[in-house]
Amino acid sequence: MSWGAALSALRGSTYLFIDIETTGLNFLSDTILSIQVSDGKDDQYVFMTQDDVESIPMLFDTLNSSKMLVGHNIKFDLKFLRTHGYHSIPPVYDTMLCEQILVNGTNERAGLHVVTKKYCDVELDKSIRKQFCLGQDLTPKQIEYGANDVKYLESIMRQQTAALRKEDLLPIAKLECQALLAFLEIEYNGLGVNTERWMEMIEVLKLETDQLEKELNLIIDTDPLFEKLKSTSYQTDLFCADEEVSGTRLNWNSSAVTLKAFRCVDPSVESTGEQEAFKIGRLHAIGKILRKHREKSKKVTSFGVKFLDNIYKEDNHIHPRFTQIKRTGRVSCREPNMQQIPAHNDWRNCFITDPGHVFVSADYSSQELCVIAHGSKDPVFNEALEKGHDLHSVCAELVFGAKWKNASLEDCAFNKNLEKCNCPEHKKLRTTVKTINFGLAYGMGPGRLAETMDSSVEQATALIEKYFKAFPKIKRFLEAMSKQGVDKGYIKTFSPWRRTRWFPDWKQYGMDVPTKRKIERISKNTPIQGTAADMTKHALVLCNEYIKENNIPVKLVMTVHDQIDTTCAEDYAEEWALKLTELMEQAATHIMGNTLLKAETEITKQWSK
DNA sequence: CTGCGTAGCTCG
DNA sequence: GTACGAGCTACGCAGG
Repeated sequence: MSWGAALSALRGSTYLFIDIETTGLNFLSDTILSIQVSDGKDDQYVFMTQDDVESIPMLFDTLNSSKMLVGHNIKFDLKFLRTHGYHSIPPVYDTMLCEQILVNGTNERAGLHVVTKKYCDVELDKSIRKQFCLGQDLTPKQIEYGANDVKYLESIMRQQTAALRKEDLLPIAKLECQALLAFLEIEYNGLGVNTERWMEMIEVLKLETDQLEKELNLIIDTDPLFEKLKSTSYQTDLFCADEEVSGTRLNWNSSAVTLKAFRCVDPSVESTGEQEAFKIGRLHAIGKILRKHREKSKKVTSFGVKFLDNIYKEDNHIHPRFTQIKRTGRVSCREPNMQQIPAHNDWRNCFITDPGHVFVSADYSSQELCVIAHGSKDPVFNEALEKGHDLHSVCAELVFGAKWKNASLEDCAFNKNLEKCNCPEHKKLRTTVKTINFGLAYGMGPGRLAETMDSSVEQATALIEKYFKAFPKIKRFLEAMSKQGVDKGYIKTFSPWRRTRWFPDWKQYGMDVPTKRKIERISKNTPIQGTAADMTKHALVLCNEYIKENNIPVKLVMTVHDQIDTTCAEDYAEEWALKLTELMEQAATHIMGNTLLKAETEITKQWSK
């Protein structure tokens, strides 16, 4: 059958079901071997493209003639099609995302094999690998396999939407399918890297770690406390100078080595984490130096030369891949994980725009605390947000009462207009309350609070009691969430999105205490973290649609939980900054029903904190 | 040599 | 058992 005949058979179908086979995962350098399309009725069409990639655009009109494109992880296929010029995309339905929404938190998987078995009771042939080579014709078996990948999508979609409707999950499913197109943009656009600046930073850090390593080894050699760890056998490398071969050279990245060293200072030490290192640091210089060494060497390794391997040589950009739905509804990101780049601008500034463009970046201020305020309806939280007061300070005043009052200095900004002030004692109390404010979203207990505050468990218990006495509504809210989770076996984010997270270890009766406590903590945290994630995704959808509809010189390039980063032509930046702020706040209002959550937007030359 | 779990670190 | 959600690295062990 000719392409033309196949395309006219597909044209005008309400839904088109699509899948592609490629030679690999790199959408810039790998080749599309075939494109499979079905109208969801009886026939599947396999377009052989490997020797004829110039013909790929012939499909675009037909794809656009449908009301909706359907695929399993369709972002992958769309990214490849986009390298061939496919820009204007109709709404999409992704069977993988929708399955993830349905089974979120359970141990069920959402792969194509699994859902085909689940909904159609068909075992897709696994023996034919989806690894294909360029220049090699697809075998009839492989063509059949490809066709099968779209054959069952219609049935899967129909059954999924019925289940989504029944479970009140259609709104979040629609949101995720729209957000998919925003993540497609982010992945496709990528981000430029200033490799020279990056390398310079690594070089400096490398020198610093080497120096600290020498200091550590010198301590082992000179302090009798560490006699046991000294190298006994001398290396006999004739090509090295004596002083280089004779000293102890331990691997300070090894936790086993570190533990041995720590035990020379304090035999009761059990682990080598930051807490322990800090305690050792009070007894011996080795702890302090090791902490510095870790800080630097972590950055050399994780964010070192290997990081630059992520740069695509085709366009000198990184193109991180997003996993759109994690358990709370947050997204994650890898190769590289841009969400864990050190917050310091020394690092962030290494990410750059095209010439003539700037970053326009916006983040929500105290997004999760606002979600707590919304969920609990706490009057103090809401009033502080409404009037723009410093929330942590307001909380600290209430929790500490007289202790706060007596700590006021003359020019206290808090006493004047309830702003964050510089009184040393106020600062300390504020930090303590800030720990609780963030910690309560995680279901923090007195043990952990005591640890982070370096106080006794009794003091921490008393403080938490005081806190919840001051904020009874927050106490009630968190307790209601944990009760729901324990009673029902799942928890939901707030209206209107109402994403579900199931607890795989849940049992109605007879759960052991640790499991129950864990479910309680997750039940407190997921509505907060997840609602924030829903909001940011909604904002991304609004941005993406606005950019497309108005054809403005703006690109989505990154998102980090409560933050959206775009690049923009310089002369349009001011206008776009206002619009971006507005769209983010619109997404917040959609959930909260008020305008208390603000977005802060900045225009910068490089990516910034 | 490869795969996998753990510890420790980064971010929000 | 004692704070939520992620990903990346080196280490160290298991198995071919």
